[in-house]
Amino acid sequence: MPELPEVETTRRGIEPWLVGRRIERLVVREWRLRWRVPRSLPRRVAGAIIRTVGRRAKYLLLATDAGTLIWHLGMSGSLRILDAAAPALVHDHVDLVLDSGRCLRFNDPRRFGSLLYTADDPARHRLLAGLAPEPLSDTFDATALWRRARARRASIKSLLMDSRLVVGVGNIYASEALFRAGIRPGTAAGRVSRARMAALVAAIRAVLEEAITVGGTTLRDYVNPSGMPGYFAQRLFVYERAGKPCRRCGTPIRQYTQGSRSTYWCPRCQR
DNA sequence: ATGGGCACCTGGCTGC
DNA sequence: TGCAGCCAGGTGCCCA
Repeated sequence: MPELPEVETTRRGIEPWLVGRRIERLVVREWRLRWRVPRSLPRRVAGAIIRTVGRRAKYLLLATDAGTLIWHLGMSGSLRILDAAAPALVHDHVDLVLDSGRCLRFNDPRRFGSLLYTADDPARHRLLAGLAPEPLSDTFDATALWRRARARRASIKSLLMDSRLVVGVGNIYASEALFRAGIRPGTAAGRVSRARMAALVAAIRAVLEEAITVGGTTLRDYVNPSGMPGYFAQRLFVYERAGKPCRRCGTPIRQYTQGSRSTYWCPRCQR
């Protein structure tokens, strides 16, 4: 489910409820997530104060006095702030109970999410160490991406989904950014000119920022920490619009599948 | 090294 | 109404 805008919306939503709070306890009802939740985690973080709520790519980083929680929402995960006494419903796998009487509750039907821990610098964690720069920072640079893409035969769309080259962009925003940049998703990455790569980098930034401002994209089940959907679905140009007229030129939007992933594009606006 | 495909899971929808 | 089949926002890993 969540791509960078949804994770960032979640981060902003939970941050004011967490920073400075003490963790009363961590309740794990289901340990079998993408990776097994470490058995020692409840014991390690109990009593710790939460200092910052950060994000790296699609990972949320809850830094405490006792190490950092690394939380990923997977495809169907969401985090909400609730009264700690609220009864747990199906797929409510984890509660981080705070000294305020609230809790941060993790719900994830498909269990592709994960909750991990590190006592060290999270940037050096094996899942984070090899990630590309943050797309909304100055370190995300078109020239560097163009150089790395030059020798690649894979499609530009699959490159956007490769976290060693670009992070934060998933299946929705890959199609949307390519539409905005006017690039066909099947184009070999190595054949995208430097100028067009610059346009693509700008499009990625723009689409992610725009989505964040409206709380992300809710297609099926994403909700923010208050339980509300995001409104970017109304602004999608191509995603899940196969056969519908392009919002820019009226040509029917096309769709193709690669490895069970759908890609959407406009045959007229994208060359 | 690169590219492509699979696996991990549940639930919702479609069509027979 | 029931059920099989397909699809879904991520991503690490395996294999050619």
